[in-house]
Amino acid sequence: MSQSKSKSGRPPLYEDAAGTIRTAALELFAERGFEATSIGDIAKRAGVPKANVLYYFSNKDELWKQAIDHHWQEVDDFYVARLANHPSVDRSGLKHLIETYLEACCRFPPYVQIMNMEGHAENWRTRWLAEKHLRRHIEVMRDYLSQLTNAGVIPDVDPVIFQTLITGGGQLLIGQHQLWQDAVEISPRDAEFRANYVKHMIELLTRT
Amino acid sequence: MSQSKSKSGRPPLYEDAAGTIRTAALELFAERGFEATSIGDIAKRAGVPKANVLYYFSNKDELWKQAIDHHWQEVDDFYVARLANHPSVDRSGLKHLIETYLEACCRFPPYVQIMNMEGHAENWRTRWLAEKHLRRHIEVMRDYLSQLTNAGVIPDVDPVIFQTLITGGGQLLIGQHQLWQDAVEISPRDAEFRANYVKHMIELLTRT
DNA sequence: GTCTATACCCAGATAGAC
DNA sequence: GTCTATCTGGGTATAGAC
Repeated sequence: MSQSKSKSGRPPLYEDAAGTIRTAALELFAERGFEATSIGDIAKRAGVPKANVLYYFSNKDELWKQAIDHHWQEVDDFYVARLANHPSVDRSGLKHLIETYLEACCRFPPYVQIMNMEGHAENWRTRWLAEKHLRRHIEVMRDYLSQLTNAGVIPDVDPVIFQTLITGGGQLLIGQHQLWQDAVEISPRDAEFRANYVKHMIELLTRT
Repeated sequence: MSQSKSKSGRPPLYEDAAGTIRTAALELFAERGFEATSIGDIAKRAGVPKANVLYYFSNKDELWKQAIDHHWQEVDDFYVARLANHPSVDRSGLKHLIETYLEACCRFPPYVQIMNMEGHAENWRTRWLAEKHLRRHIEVMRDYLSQLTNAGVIPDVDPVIFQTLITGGGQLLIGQHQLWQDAVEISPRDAEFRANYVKHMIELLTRT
């Protein structure tokens, strides 16, 4: 897995070659999609020869999975840590949840982009993503929204509706930011736009 | 463009070969993305030899554009016709708008899938889609939402917020239906689910 | 209009020198 | 661990027979 402890006396030529390759791969997979990204492109962006990519990762599928795993772990760390900081079941907790989700989408664009690109097709990547990562994320948010409903903070409707509103808006803004910017010149990734978005969203969801 | 009037005496072997190819291309572009779809795959699905695809469409880029153009025209016909049937500026008009949008996403999955796959990248397809088609769609809905705001049907917040909620939810449900189904076994394309979704959405947006 | 054959390029993956 | 060269398959696009 790691090349940091070389068995020979020579030090490695690259600092964390596997990590550099994995990062380059993630960016390209997210920008262009799995099929449109070649191992050669990844090697070029990482600054290593093509063969080294397949030295560290046995094949392209494996590289995809490891790149996703690592990135989802980063999202988890951010998301869970932020939510744990503010677990109150009230209006400010909801605000915090929405802000945190949007912030996560913004900080980790591949999180959204990959789901957008893979989410509608029936293939091994979609199945793998759903079972290994998405299910957990959905359940965490759903449980919290149920608590909010029980506490009377939000109306008593199926939590999946709320979830769709919260995640759908964020994913649209981030996942299609280029399209919307080209079309009507709004900047969904802009912090001011986002703050305004959250403010109005809370007002809509918590009015009684 | 059309091969129906052959200059030779022989009748054409295929009924509307260009249309069949265009339809096959649209489906595959929407399912797999532009790069992952080969001309050979398109030819196979359309049931014609590979070379015929490039006889009717000068190259792959051109085929993509014509497939998108034709499909967006179909969406337009459905969407505009439905909205024109019920132009009232009140709560029932809003319900009709949301229902119509969701119904359109459901009937024309490529509409959503293509935007999801192309929406975040900076390339000729995204620019072309934004300028030629999306801008118009956004403006139509935005104008109507402004009217609803002026009439006091919905709260006075930036129309783009509402638009994001309405289109974001629909696009998430349709664009990532496979992922969500694999993860938590919901069926966003199911009519019952959709009716429930619209009902709660209206309640949330129009409460005062 | 239809179709086979093919030119030409680039992909993923491997072999083996260093 | 690193890297060049290469194998093999599949891609877009074209030529030209029918």
